[in-house]
Amino acid sequence: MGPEKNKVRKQRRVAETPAALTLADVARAADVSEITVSRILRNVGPISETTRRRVLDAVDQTGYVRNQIAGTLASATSNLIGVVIPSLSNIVFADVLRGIDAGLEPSGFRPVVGITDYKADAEEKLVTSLLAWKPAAIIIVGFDHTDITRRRLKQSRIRVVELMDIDSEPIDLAVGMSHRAAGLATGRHLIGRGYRRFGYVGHDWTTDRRARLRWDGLVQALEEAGLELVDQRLHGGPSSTQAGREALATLLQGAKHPDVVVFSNDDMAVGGVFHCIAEGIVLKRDLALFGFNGLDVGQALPKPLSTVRSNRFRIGKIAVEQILLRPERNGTPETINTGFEIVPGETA
Amino acid sequence: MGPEKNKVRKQRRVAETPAALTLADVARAADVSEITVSRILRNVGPISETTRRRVLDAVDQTGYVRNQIAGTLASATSNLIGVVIPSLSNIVFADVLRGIDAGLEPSGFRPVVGITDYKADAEEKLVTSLLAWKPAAIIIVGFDHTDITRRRLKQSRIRVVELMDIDSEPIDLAVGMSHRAAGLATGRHLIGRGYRRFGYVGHDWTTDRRARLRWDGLVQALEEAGLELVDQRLHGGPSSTQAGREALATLLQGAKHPDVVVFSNDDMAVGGVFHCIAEGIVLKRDLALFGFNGLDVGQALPKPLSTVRSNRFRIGKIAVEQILLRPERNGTPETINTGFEIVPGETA
DNA sequence: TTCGTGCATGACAGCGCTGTCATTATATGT
DNA sequence: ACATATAATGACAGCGCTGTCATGCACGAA
Repeated sequence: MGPEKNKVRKQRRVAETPAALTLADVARAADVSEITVSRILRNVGPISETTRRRVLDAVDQTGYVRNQIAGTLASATSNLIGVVIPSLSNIVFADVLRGIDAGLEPSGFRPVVGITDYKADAEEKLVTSLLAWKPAAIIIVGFDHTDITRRRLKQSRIRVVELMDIDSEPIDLAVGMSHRAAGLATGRHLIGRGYRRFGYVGHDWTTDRRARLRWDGLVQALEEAGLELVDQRLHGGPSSTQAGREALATLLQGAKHPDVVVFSNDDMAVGGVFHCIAEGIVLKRDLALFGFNGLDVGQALPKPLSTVRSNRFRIGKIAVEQILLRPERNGTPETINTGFEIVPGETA
Repeated sequence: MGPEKNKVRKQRRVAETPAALTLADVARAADVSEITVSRILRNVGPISETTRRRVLDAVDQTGYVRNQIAGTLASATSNLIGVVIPSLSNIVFADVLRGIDAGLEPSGFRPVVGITDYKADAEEKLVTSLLAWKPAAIIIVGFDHTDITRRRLKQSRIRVVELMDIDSEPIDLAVGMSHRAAGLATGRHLIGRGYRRFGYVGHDWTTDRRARLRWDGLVQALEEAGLELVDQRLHGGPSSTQAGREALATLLQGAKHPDVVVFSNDDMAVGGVFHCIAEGIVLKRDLALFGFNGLDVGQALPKPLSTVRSNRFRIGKIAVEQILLRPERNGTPETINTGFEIVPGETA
């Protein structure tokens, strides 16, 4: 007969529809205790092959689906990862999210995402609401948090990974590249290729601190060579192909005649390329263009865009791998540099 | 003195670090019962203004963060939404996810996402693992599910929204557009503009059923006019700008000389535009190109791409709004058509 | 005064699972 | 044969919250 459960369910709160399946139902069906089913589903403890099979059959037949909510509460260890990104309009963050998902894939962890739209107060609310799900870790883009956000993250005692950027001190772990160094490398590379009259076309710095850091690096490289930007245009909104196109057009209307224009990123630079094509400006001969990110679209252009490859996918993946490797926070903040590469291309 | 709690914590399982804050801690600090704090944080029931303020102060001072896991378990109503998409490499799905997030924004719900990589078995595992979080609803792209996936979703009794496509019978709710109709409209539009020699450049149909549906519609339009495709090329992998560029190149090497080429989507079409620019083929005069999706990059091209606008963002947003509007599944499957618009552009 | 009536608050049990500590059967060494 | 280790299973309480029902109290009508 087996161990008959006499722990009868104490009358349901509501007279529900078919009453969701629980571990107890499976246990009854397989004639074992709940805990045995639980252990089998989690692959812990010693279980005989016969009961394992019997229980798994029962699971299949009943169509039982684990309740991670209850499991997480009982074990105080969650399989959720909070992910905070500024936007999804920019493929860059979609790439990061891809990397995160790819890294998570074999682990059974799931990302819970939130989008801040580049707003610090939205980020603050988001972080709070994500922490309420007791995630195993929080992955967040950048270092630009409000004090409250930073305090909450610090106090949470879970792992916190700040992505993309490594030019500041992280709360726990930073994974990314130095944007200042990328700007510097860009400048030196282009100076080495003989360019002297540098123009710059960018987008809103207040929301994209990393673009600003690259600009800093670029300007520093120019200074090293006794040069300075001959002209620049800053588009007030987020980066886009259209904005890049228009901004280059106005830049070229000026009297400064740059021989190379560095863009805040590839989206903007591709717009610049389109402008040149439309105006019959021959790239590299008449004007050189340089981007940042190494997006596919830039590499598929008639002439592949000269740019810097930022390894977004890898950044997301490594962030996750680090979390899985060391699920506990470890006192001292750490930084992982995923580097970047100059992509010579044919536009500069 | 207030109601002293004598329900002393029954010795913690482990001698933990600072012991996470609970409702009880806040309750003690504010000298009220746990349930009162709970009610205040959830904005339910009548609460006097004085206690509300006192409790909220206590929350601030202690830095208490709600435990949604426990709350969800106790109330059996979750604030999570499962989201299943095939890919994030394609901006199209990022747009959908943006729409979902935007629709969720005011509600406190959070999306838990999973990426299938266009694999049905990955989708099956994902759906199971998402259901384990007892989400309020599942949003999933397309109708191509395994039988098991479909059964699980049906049995879950939560709301299930299938996105993008409305050319099949949904499990619960479908939000999207008819891709067959879009193909048909494309064909009729181009025939109306005088084109007769149609070429087609596409990508892998086995993973993208919607592209196939558009092709069907296009061919049907041609049949109506007594025409047929003069030539086509199918790239074996996922759509990409590079693939579109290469596929158009080989198509044009053939002897069929189309006067218009319809692409499976904008990514592919943009590649086609790049090929034409590189080869000095004047768009529309020498060859017309037509895409699908209405991506920004296509509209920023030297000549804006002729295409069809699919309202991805809106699809995601409406899906969420429907869920919030009617959180309970309602027997009969339903379909919401978000439509599409021909974007004339300058390439066809 | 007495009795509703509505507001504000609290006690209590239980959501479905898992950590911990038994308990029982089976194998091993001497 | 006996003690001892090991494998397999189970009982029980509790994770932190919320639904339900009860209670205390002020206030106006009768």
